[in-house]
Amino acid sequence: MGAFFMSAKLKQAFYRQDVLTLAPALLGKLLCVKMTNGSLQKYAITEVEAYRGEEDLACHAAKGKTERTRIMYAGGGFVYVYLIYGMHWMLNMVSGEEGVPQAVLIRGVEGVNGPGRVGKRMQIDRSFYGEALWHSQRIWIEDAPPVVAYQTSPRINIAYAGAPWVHKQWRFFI
DNA sequence: ACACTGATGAAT
DNA sequence: TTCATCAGTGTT
Repeated sequence: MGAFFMSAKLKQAFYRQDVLTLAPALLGKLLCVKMTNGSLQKYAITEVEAYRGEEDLACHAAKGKTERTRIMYAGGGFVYVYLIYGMHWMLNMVSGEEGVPQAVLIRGVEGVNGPGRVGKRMQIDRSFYGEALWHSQRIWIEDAPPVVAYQTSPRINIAYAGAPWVHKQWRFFI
């Protein structure tokens, strides 16, 4: 076996890291989704945001465990999707240990900026809710060398959360 | 600056 | 069962 990088599906244990560790670790990794026509899309992740626990007032789980947020409590490795503004499907990866609601929002991939556009490009819809990333046949993430040079900023459009959450540098991008 | 769009959770 | 709100995008 040579020294070249073997493409491999990320395992459940990888997603079980704390969201503040996992979010930047997902930069550069390959988001892979099977299209309805059978083709496979692979895009490097370029922009993410971390949503961390019930105490984080910007996180949907701040309202507790509901039918919508229940998957965030299931432990890292599941897909969390939701429809926003009646139009755009947001793609998230659940992170952390079971019982601790956390998720990483995929805000951008190579050549596709904006979480709504990512959802559209990847044909994300309600049916992806709860998909297990480590063994799904239609959505997963493949490993790639870590990105060491990335930037951070406050999260986008969460002013309603107020301090200190609105100031957290929990947006990570290349 | 604003229309679009509908699921969601809180208030009635 | 009504109501305000929303982790956004495209057009004016």
